Amino acid sequence: MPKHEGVSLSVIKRLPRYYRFLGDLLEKGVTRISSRELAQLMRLTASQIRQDLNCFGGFGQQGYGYNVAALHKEIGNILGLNNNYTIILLGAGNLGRAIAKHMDFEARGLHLIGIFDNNPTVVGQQIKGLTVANSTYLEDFCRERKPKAAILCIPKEAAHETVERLMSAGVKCFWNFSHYDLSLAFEDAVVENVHLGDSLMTLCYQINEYYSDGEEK
Amino acid sequence: MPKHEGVSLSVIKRLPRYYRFLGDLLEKGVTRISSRELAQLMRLTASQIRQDLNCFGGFGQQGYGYNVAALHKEIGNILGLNNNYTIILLGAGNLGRAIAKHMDFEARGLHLIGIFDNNPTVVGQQIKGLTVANSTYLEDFCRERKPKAAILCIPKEAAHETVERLMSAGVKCFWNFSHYDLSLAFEDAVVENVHLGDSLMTLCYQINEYYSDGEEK
DNA sequence: TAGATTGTTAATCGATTAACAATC
DNA sequence: TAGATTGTTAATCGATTAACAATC
Repeated sequence: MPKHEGVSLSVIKRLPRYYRFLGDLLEKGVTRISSRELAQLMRLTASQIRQDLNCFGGFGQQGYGYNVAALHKEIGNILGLNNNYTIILLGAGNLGRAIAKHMDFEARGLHLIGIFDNNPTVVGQQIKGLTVANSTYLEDFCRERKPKAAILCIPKEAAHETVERLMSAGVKCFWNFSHYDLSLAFEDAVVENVHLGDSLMTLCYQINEYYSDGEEK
Repeated sequence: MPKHEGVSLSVIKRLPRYYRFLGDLLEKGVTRISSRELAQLMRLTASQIRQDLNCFGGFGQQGYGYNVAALHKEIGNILGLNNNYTIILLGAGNLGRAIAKHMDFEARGLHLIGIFDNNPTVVGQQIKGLTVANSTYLEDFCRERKPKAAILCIPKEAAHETVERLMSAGVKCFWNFSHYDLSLAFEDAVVENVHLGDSLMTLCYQINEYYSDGEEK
């Protein structure tokens, strides 16, 4: 049903933020908002908001603005948050466990149905109501449950082989926390990267800029 | 010393990835590489690589290319990875604990020196050799140790007040995991956001696109 | 020297912003 | 109706790519 082929990733990446702000407004009981007001709130231009939204259709009304509840719901639909796609977690180390426990998957259109690890001391543990399974059962599980996506919280070294196994088991979408650019080797994979190491280095650069600016003035 | 005022954030955000790839090449024993070869490896254009690097100076040599070790080191310097800026963690819940244990701060120019939480059952716990302190001691700690940055692994509701306290205690740089756009309220703050919820929704959108494309063909 | 590859300028492309007619 | 605000087209801006002279 959704067909937004021509929409650029820069627009898509802004949608969750719109969704977040509209959700907040909704909680505060705001029923209508103009692009100008929303722009002021989010520190964007009104032009950009209207341009972004009109990639998906005209959700506003001239002279009135946008209905907050309706727009919130529309963006949720565009993002596909109502689909509850099944997802599995690979790697139940510190990060994997935290992601499993911390994230509200259901609110973001996903449903965690399996956790895998190859460390025997971790296998068998209960996390979020799921028993960590040995990675050897990955193929069996995928055949049976057909998960739509996988979270990669595994070390860089294990990433390539794991993705290879997942791809041939029919899992093509990845939330990738491993420091490995999997889209290079797997062209047809759908990848959303969270490279925490890269992000931390970017922070370091910014700290560096902040403190050396002072020195020079 | 570093003064890269005019360099756009799009360039900066690519530096950690260059650093990562050059590190890998270094490990493999590769000593020289041309922009064309590196571009092929990273799936970029050679033009972009040369353009990016020349924002900071001419690190290459005509007819030869780039020395891998030298370039790796240069980028590390630009990112400021040798500075080991002190950083503290706010919030020792699932995510905070995982970040503390999982990240190699030292390799990315940072040094974790304190962890704070206001949950009494968490205070006193040992994480990565640090004892979780009660948040009430935040100001005292900052006065004494002057941390340069803070990691925010706290709930959205607590974010505003916590940042206010940190800012007046002299901490201006943030690695923000909370679903709160702190740069809106604090204009002079330096912020690197990791909005996992937004990222997950973007993944959901992409899964949605991937599976509905199939339907339509 | 000849070949290769950089550094850098110019051309292209895409994304953001401004403007305004359409319309509620 | 008049005022407000959208949807959309046109103008601007920035980032990416191409081209090529400089040079190792």
